[in-house]
Amino acid sequence: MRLSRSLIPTLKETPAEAQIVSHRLMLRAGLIRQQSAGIYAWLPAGLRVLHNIANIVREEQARAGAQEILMPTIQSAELWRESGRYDAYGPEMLRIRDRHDREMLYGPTNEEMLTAIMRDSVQSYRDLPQMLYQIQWKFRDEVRPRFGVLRGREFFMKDGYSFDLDYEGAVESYRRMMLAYMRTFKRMGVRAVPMRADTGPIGGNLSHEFHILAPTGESGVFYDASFETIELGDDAYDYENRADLDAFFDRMTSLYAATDEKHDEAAWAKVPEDQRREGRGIEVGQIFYFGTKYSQAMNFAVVGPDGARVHPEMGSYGIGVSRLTGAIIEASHDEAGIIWPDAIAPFRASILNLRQGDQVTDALCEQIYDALGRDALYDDRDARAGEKFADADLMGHPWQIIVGPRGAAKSQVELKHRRTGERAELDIEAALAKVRL
RNA sequence: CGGGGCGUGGCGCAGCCUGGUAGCGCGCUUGUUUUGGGUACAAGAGGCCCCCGGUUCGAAUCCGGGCGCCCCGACCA
Repeated sequence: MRLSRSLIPTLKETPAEAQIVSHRLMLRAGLIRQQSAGIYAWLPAGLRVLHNIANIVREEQARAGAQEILMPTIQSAELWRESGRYDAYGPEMLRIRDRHDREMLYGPTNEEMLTAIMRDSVQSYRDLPQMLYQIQWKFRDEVRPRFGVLRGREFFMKDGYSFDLDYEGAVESYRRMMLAYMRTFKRMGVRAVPMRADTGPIGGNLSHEFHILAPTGESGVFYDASFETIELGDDAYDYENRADLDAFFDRMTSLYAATDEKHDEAAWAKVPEDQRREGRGIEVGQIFYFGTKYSQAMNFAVVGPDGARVHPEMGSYGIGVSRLTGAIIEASHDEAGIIWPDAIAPFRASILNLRQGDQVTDALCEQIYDALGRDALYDDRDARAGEKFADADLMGHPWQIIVGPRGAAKSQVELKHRRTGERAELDIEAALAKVRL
């Protein structure tokens, strides 16, 4: 993309409403613009990030055997009355009425809807297990939205649901998702730690929240220092091998990790003192087993092998896709701007033409831009070098290909790695080879 | 939802207390200049001063009501 023809409105100064670093940087780098409290428009570069994250989620969900669907954002109140949640949910649910005065709502989650779909479509135990997910906008009317996309009212989320014939199957689905989540976050270039979470009335140990460790996190977290170094999404584990799933689950849950809500002083005391870490975390995912809560309330049953009707065991699995963009920035930035992990950067490289209008540098930049195509953002603005450097650092693409008249005369460019700050004078082929890696 | 703050060109802010129909920096446009880390000079464009009502000869400024946004706390399937 040519920057001169793109809507990537970077800002030199920070809008007053943005307090925390990810919010400031997302506004300044031209990724988003606020439309209402907790509601944001995603501009071209921001949308690329959102898509990149969503696509990693998709690929890992597919690997784990989940099927993608897309359900509506607007739901009927009737559905929620069936489960009893219409009244239980409270003012966080955005309730609306259509022209016929029918009660509707903007979905904060989709357990009811998918359970209803399953009820209409699945009659036999032979059709289970099923694992389905969608990536869709949700709305929760937070009392106090804040921190930009980290705590918005409208948010983009992957929500997945499992349906199994029995508890054993549900546990397997749960472990499968935990593995998928660890792989998903690993691919995004962040460390997310699974932490014991509240299971409510269900009990057991089948709810985990996934937290990215960052000083600005909303939750206080306690964890074993091993989480800072161990392999979190190991490819060696096989989804189709139950023993692998169990081994992985044991590995992830045998080390202590809990949010302050679930912190257990007795268990904490057993962690070797020099291994204890206290910090803050940003919740970017949660997995949850809730048994037959919805299948019973909504009368979803299948006929089992013995002819008896069985309410499927369910679980749900969320990943905050829009929240992840902010969370990743919280975990990966410096004074100059964002430092995108490779896998989710809006562009692989910025091409900085330091002498726009100079035949030699222009030609060299065009050549590089042709070679990289969609992966590159070509800063072809008629602007000062300093401005281009500052914007490139702010936008945080992994590589900067700096083309100035000095090097261009020798067909050389300077390649800067955003994360490490390393610079090298290279010929074009060598630079392209590094960028494409 | 309790407590606090703010709303003035695209962004950051001053002006408000002590009414006399707007100002600064950045950005933007044009020209010159500069040319590897947000250059300098000059000339410009751009404002329903959040909205409605009241007081007054006169309201960005005072008074009343409303709306919006932010911060602390509580809240956060």
